[in-house]
Amino acid sequence: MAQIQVQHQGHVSGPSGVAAAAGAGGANQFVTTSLYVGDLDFEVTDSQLYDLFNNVGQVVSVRVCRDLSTRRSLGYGYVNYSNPQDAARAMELLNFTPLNGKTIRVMYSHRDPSIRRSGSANIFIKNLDKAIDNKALHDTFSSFGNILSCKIATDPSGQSKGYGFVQFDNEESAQNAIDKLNGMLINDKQVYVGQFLRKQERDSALNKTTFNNVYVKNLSESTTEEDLTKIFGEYGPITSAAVMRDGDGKSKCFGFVNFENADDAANAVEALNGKKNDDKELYVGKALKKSERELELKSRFEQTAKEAVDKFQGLNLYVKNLDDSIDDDKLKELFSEFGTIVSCKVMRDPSGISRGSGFVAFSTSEEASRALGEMNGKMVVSKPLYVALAQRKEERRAKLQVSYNIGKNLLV
DNA sequence: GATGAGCGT
Repeated sequence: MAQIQVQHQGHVSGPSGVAAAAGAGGANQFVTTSLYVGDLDFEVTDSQLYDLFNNVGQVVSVRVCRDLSTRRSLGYGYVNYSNPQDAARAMELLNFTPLNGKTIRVMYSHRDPSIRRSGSANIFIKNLDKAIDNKALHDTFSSFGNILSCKIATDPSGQSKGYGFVQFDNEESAQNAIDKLNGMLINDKQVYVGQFLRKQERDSALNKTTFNNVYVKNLSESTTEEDLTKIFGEYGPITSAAVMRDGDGKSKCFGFVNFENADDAANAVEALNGKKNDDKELYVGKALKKSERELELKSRFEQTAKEAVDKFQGLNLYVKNLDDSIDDDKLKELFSEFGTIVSCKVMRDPSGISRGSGFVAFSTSEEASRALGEMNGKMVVSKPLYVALAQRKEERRAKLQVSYNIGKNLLV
């Protein structure tokens, strides 16, 4: 059992679970009597659920949810009580009870997924001792308010991964828990407690981090360090300004300006990015570290490569079984009667010998498909041509893999 | 070091 030794002052109690879950007007009376039971072992049955939950109150109905066709358990179910008091008591007493050796999680049933998805009032905890389980986590955080859901991340064997999540029913409780528990010791480990952020949100939060160094490009060749200092100095004190130059001292038309204060750097970017300087539109932004810049270049390169392939989709023909005497020009000649040829290439090995295949791209997909229809199987010099729409590399690899697997299955 | 998945008759 985990030993919690958190010392936080000012015990904060949230609204009672029942009242909070019921909502003010009790518009949905079932909210308070219907429980969701998750993390069920797949062998758990309706009657097991009934037996367990009927111990603590009068159960009206239970159900383990199952896949319609396979009848396999989906690992969650519902328990409905006749009154809210019993439901609340069941939550209190049965949450994190083991059933078939697996700890169940009990929550009020929220059929509307919007709260779950919103991620509001949701906090993330890391550097947790591996001995801390769902229940210990719940006990630690329940003093800050009403918990909707609470879970330690585990590996497939059930071992804690040392981090977890607690979602409260209101932001104030979540903020309070963060304020009081972040950096505290639990089982002698200093935990981090913060707002839960999705990966995307985390990345953009990271990108917003402050910076002092500003990158500027699209300078005119005559722009000097002094000019930069004058232009950027409007926004605050500058510690350095540099125009990058080649070996002959000729400007590479980009440079860096370092500000004393990050706020000034941000203001300069805001004000100067896109502004005209000597008839050229400046790009002004946060200066990236080398690794960051390489990452960005790489992803941009991959993006344009993909776009280039997409652009040819339906326009590019793959041709094989070409006679060795066919070169780029002859290939173009063969296909030119069907339309405008944008590009045309016979593939060759490093020594220049034709591989007997090539690509012909047309300006419209109509031209390409007509050429395909007319030229596929046509005798050229000594052999019948094979013509098909060119496939993307990954696409072709995937298909080859499939046919290889089918072939393998046939052999077995 | 780490930032989720789950809601029926």
